[in-house]
Amino acid sequence: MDDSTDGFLAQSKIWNRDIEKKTIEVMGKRAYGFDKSSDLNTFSMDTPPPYASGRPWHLGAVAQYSQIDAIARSSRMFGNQVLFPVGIDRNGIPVERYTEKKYNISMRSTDREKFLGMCRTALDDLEKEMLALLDTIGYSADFSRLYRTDSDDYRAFTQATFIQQWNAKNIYKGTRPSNYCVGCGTTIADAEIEYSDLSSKLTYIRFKLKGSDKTITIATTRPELLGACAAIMVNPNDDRHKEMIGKKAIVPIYDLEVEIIPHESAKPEFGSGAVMICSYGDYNDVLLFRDLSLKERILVDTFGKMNENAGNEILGLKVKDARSKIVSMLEESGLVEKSEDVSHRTPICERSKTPIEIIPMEEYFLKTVDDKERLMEIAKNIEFIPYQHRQILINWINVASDWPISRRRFYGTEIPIWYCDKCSEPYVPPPGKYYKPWKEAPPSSATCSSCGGKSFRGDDRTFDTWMDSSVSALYVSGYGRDEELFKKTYPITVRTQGVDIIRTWMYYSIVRCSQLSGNAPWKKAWVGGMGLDEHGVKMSKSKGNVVDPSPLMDRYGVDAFRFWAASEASIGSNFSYSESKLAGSQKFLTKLLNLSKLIHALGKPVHDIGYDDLMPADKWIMGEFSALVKDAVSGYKELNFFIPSNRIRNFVWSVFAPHYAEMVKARAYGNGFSDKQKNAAVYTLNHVLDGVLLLTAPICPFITEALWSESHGTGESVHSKTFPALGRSEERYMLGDALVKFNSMVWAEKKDKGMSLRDSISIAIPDELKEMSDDLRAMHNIK
RNA sequence: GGGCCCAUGGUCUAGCGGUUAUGACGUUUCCUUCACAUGGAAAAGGCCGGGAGUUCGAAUCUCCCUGGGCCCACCA
Repeated sequence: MDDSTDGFLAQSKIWNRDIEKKTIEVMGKRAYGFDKSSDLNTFSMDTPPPYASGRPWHLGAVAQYSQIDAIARSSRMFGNQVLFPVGIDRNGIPVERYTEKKYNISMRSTDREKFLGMCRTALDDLEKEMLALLDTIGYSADFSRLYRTDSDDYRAFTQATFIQQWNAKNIYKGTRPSNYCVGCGTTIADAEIEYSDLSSKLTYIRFKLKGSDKTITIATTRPELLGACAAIMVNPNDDRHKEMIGKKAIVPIYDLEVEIIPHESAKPEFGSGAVMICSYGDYNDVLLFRDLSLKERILVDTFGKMNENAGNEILGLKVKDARSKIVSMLEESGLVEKSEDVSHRTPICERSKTPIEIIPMEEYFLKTVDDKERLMEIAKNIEFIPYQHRQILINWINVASDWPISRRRFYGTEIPIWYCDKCSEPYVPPPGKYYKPWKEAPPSSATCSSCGGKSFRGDDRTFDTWMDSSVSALYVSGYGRDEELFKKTYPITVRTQGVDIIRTWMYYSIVRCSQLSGNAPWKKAWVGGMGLDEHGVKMSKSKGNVVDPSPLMDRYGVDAFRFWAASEASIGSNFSYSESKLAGSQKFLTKLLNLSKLIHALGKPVHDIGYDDLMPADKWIMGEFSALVKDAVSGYKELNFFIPSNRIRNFVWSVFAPHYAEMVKARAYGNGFSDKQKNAAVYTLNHVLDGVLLLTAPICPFITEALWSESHGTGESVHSKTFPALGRSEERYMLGDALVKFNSMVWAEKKDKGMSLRDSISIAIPDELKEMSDDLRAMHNIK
């Protein structure tokens, strides 16, 4: 029987990346597919398809993926058939921006077809790196069914789900003031906006009152929108302006008459207490225009320049230039009362960091507001791990508005709509194929439902990239394509993701999947915390504090990294990167390696050992081990790796190695004990070690595989096993405290007397430990 | 303004009503044949942010305060 592992473990005293690589060489790689005809219980997962955006993949993300992998692995060890998909998200603005930067080109001045090709090349490179990294960390997903959100197949799926929702009237076309990013040249959703405190000037401008010498002073940060002013509001309780309510003011330069109206949202203490309402300076303006039925006048075009409504003086100027021009015009006329520097919380695009403009755009919207109650119900029925994070979703469901899904961009799934040349009625094709309306004709059967026309022009827009990823749960479970698989795997057992994309990926997934399938996409949602830098600050590219995990894994080993990720913080909490703790994890694995070497050196266990053949010390550790199994397994059941990782480390490092292994070493060597007694020790050591390896396998797949193969041969993998059953535990395991206390006492005594730990000593063994006397005498060399 | 989370030895962290508060890193001292010096052993170091309350009993529950972090809304 030569199934040894070439002894590659014996040569090493520490656990590191090199041995991990050797382990893969010796043991090979396992494939983890999903067998839909299996009788095992199904455990299905909906995992985040990582976005190929060109960033170095940051440590927090890799830590999260290693935990997601541990979920899959532990679930297999519970005896489930696990659907563990892997995909790469490749659509949308980030890759377009990456491509523009890489080739120093601009998307809109590049041929669309050519630009798409460049994006694809860039993506292929990025994808390679990401897959290599997933492979490095031992990600045990089904790579044979790797999906890409920009494949013809996936895009056809995205389009098919859109068409289904279109036919169900969940989607409508509407023109409404939208968040428009001048930098990206497209409408974006509320979820894509972030805020930044930018310095700005608050300009106080005098308006004349109609038919009077009096003036009213308004304060604004957007003087260039003067020509869009439709009303002035003042607080009804503001004595300074009370008598002006109902009067008309004249907008300077533009000579427009606007009414002065009372409104609670005008704060007397801010600025001059009088506000001009324009289309559209901010979101509040949008609400006021709607509530007061004001007539909008749009001054900014989609290039961020002033249009003809703004008047000849500033026509064609960029917003910022128009602003200074208007201010100087007003100054010349003596209408600027004063100007203050203010810090203004400005909405900006999360991709391009450009301040957004609010411009009415015709876009497609997916209805979510009408669905609020049902979404809330679903949110309440999904089990959140940890439960606190559900609140973030609920808060967002409450405030979210309908989702604008169309983007004026190139690299994304095309909106499958054509418009009748005659009457402009939209034509939506049947689902099932991948449509590219910007360059292809509609199906030959296409006929305008309104006028019977046969000639069409295609919509040239794409979808928001969340339209693709929001149906990942349906895609991986075979919705609409594989009924058998779908029945088995949907709703998905668990969605895994980070807390940072609850408003986007989680929210949109619930909206889309539930509207399409009629029920919640998942039973559980596992929400991991964010990776922070060593100072507890969120890692981000702009702050330059992103930690690259690859060199760390090379230095300390992947298993050390995975163990660190599992043991660093309880589920859902943010975790700070700490190199010293990573090093600490490596030390633990080194401990486990060396302990295992000792046990293997003592020989193979004799299998016909029964519980009654064990000596008291053996029964004691069996009891301790049983308690470990119980705790670790319950942690795995909760998908919380903090519990098993810490519990295992504590057991191995503080109980099993220093107390039990030290105590029975002499017996296991056979020094002064009978064969039967020796065998009991060898058996127990092996039994507990095997159990520890099984319990550690989901978190540290490499070291457990290597050590397992040392005693079981390379023919069988630890990753094909199930968790150990609860062992027998007698009251005896309560002796642990007494034992630890006694050992410490002996060690301290020897130290006090300047003795070596091996020197013999005369010391009384306490009554409660009398039954372990033989082992203790051998351990401490007690006379 | 609304919501969520956090505050425990030098640093990070466990703790979910009950005897001398967990562990890691760091620090000090001692110990190298026989698994491991990236090791072992011993030790120092905390009135569990402040205040009030509930309780026989609070790091743990409630309220207030202070100081952090995050999310949402609003900011002309």
